[in-house]
Amino acid sequence: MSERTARPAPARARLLAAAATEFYASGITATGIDAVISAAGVAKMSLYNNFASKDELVTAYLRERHEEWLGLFRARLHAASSPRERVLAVFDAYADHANAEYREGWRGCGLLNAAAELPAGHPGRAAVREHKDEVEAILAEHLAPLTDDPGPLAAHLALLLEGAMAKSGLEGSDAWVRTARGIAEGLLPVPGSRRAGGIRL
Amino acid sequence: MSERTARPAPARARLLAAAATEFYASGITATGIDAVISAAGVAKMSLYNNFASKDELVTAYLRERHEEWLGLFRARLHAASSPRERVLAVFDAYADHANAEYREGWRGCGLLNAAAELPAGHPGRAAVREHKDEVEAILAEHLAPLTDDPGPLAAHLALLLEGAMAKSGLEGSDAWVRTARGIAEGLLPVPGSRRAGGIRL
DNA sequence: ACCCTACTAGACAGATCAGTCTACCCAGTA
DNA sequence: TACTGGGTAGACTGATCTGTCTAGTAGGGT
Repeated sequence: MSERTARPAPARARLLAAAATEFYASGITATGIDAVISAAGVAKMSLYNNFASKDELVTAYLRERHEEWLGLFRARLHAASSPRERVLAVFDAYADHANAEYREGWRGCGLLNAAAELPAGHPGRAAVREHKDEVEAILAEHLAPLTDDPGPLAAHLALLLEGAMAKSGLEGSDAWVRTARGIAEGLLPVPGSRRAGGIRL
Repeated sequence: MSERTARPAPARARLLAAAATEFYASGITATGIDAVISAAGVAKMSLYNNFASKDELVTAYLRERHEEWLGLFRARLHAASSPRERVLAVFDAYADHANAEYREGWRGCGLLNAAAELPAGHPGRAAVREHKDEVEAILAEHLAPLTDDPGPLAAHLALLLEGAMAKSGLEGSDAWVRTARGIAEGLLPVPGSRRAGGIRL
């Protein structure tokens, strides 16, 4: 009955892989459907059998970028052994992201780039906002054991993080991510001291 | 002789104004030449008499965004009366920017958005990088009277600033810019104390 | 043997893209 | 008056865009 087998249909997977490469390297609007299907080595009808429109492919692309980052983060989280390291794992996941291989080099956070070119009401912008909210929630969660009031520090770290992604994307290197990580390290309360963090606001 | 008169040719100015509105609201790639000329109320040939190509219009658009921000900043700088206020004037200029009127609302820094959709080697990306470098230099310059080593603090503030622009653009409000300004205020050395700044790294 | 599903190649439609060209208009000025 | 320069409207080219359609193929399950 093909009950719960439903082979993942290689065409869909290849399309998503090609979309990841092409959309990221050239921008979503500037990348035509033909570029995606030819990079995927797939017929045009295979795209429209798997996705209702280019827009739906874009949505799937955005969802996949979120999952991809979560994967990087979980790996870093697994290797972390203290609350402090768990907070910094967020920065490390983004650094891993920046150091991955891209056809035209590192160009910043794919989700941020997508939001920047998507028109005002596009649902993709909401998806990107949700991703960023989740990252900030993760920061606050792992900050909780370190301070009574994680909110403001989480906001501070989130700003450093987004700033680092924007600037590192412009320059094509992970340098700003490492700088931000260093600053974040200095902002975190040291485990020994009891007073909740040395930072005001 | 029209020596140094050379009327600014209303068509060019209207094209730049229309480009500012349209490119910002819908993205550069997604905005066709026809949308720009019809918003400008100008004939297509007037565009190509003033600019060699769409790409050249884009370049002029980016240059204008830089000048526009400099104008906002200079106004804030003029009103500032202490080194501390001069540093914060950078944040205020960005807040003014976020609170201006836009056809589809605030969507973040126009230069950052442009860079995000421009392909890897495009000269516009370099122009955006130069703008950001200049902002960081301005931060360092006005930080100099406050600390012996402005570099690291300027980097910290620059990260907060870019993060605030990215996040506020996603959410369509100036809230994150105000948050970043508040954090920055807490990071600045207080004028009275002699030791250069209470922040490490 | 049969069918079903996923996939293929490629023609096609209709819109829109950047950019060119022609022909005309009108205000200022020599 | 006649010239000139910045401007106009709109037809046009050729490329490219998203999306549709048809006809056919290859492989697994029954």
